[in-house]
Amino acid sequence: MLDIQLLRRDAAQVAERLGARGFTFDTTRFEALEAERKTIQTRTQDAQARRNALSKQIGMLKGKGEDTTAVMAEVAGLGDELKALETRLGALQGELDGFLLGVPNLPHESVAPGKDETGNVEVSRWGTPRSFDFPVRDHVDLGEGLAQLDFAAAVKITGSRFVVMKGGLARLHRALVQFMLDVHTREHGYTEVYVPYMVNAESLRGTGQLPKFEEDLFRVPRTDADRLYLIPTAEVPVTNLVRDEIVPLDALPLKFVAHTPCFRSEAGSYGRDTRGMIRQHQFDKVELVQMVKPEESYDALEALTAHAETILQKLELPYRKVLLCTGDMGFSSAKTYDLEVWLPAQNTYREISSCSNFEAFQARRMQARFRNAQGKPELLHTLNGSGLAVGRTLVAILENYQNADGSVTVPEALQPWMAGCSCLRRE
RNA sequence: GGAAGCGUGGCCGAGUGGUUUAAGGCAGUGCUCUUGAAAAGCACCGAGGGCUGAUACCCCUCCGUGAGUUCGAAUCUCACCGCUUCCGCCA
Repeated sequence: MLDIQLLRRDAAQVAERLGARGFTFDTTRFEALEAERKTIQTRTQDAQARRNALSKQIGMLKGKGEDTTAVMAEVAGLGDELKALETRLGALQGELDGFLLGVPNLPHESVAPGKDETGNVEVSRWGTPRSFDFPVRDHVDLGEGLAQLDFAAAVKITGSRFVVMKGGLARLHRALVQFMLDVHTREHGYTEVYVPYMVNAESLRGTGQLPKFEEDLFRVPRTDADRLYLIPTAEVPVTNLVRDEIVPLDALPLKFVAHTPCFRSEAGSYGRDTRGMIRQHQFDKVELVQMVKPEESYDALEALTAHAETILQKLELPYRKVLLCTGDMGFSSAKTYDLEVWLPAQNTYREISSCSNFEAFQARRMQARFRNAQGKPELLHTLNGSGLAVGRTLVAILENYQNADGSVTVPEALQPWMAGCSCLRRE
């Protein structure tokens, strides 16, 4: 959510900056709502003050045993008026809230303007894509060739966009999780957390998935009133740890890492990446989350992105780092770097991590604050990034480490978690 | 799933319809005293919003959440949520 003070001061400038990310901010509607809110709120509060004063007077008179009929008559007409005003104010504030919850974050000044992913800017490349002296296979052929990846089984037991892994490949998947968690906790100072895989609507509103993107989520119906949702990313439960909290200054920065499955409906991506593990309804991810002081959040974004890069470097997977342009960023983000790993079979780089600074956008929705040096509550800045998407990392390893005979070499960095297995072969 | 009880500020805890502007204590902050510390004393000490040039004053809202009764609700009514204890079931 944007700072309403900023909108009141200069809605036109905000509208212009939002225009850069392809969002049309309805200045007229906002200003009309605000003007009415101001009038009604003033009138409501005046009426409340009058009622409070008169009621207090009745109490005092009764205490002294005096007659109250005159004051009672005066306050009599106030009840209906007040009720009408309060109802109207509530409706207006609800409307204004709904309006503001649908407005995306402002892009940071360092973000290049652009319409879509073609406007993104490559920042750096690491590693050199390997050249193969045999025909390159994709991860589906490799995994099925090893008899360790089974899409047909997943279709049978669940449906499309799920997968079953077996044997060494399943173990490699688990090894990746352990490896990533160990690197981030031991070398990067993150605290490991285990969190629920289902969350309530308030948590999703806090990080920005609701109310706008409900169709991307899997809903778990209970009663109508309190439905739960499967998490689309650990960002949701982990960031919401600080919702409605005031964190002491000396506890900052907070750095959490969590491994969870993620569930996405992929509505609107029919036909995209239908083959293989690239786009699944269920995938595992190791997520990095930070809550920091505002003045430190852009340094924190660089550091967090570097933490994710470390994983790719240790696995010796070639990748590039891309700064998303204004038109390609997520709803809540002020600045986002994507890390894209090299996939030989697709002969291209594919997203494997997305690292974002949300500034105070999520914190304002969550009322997530810290006590500043002056002792006053102040909104935190929140960040997160994948460190990394486990399924896609597995894909990258299969394709980059494949051998001519269809076997796959296990990257050296993972071998401590592989119980002596250094190569995946058909058993 | 059944039964009973309980949700008040960072924490403990008083308050069962009106001088409550939520008592008192603990913790915290500042000051006095002191060579220093401790102790003692004094003062300050919740959050959100409105208004405003203002982090000043003033006003509104908040006692788990939401509705209701009333001129007036922490207090009464209803629903929901959560916690505790007992029983049942269970990894």
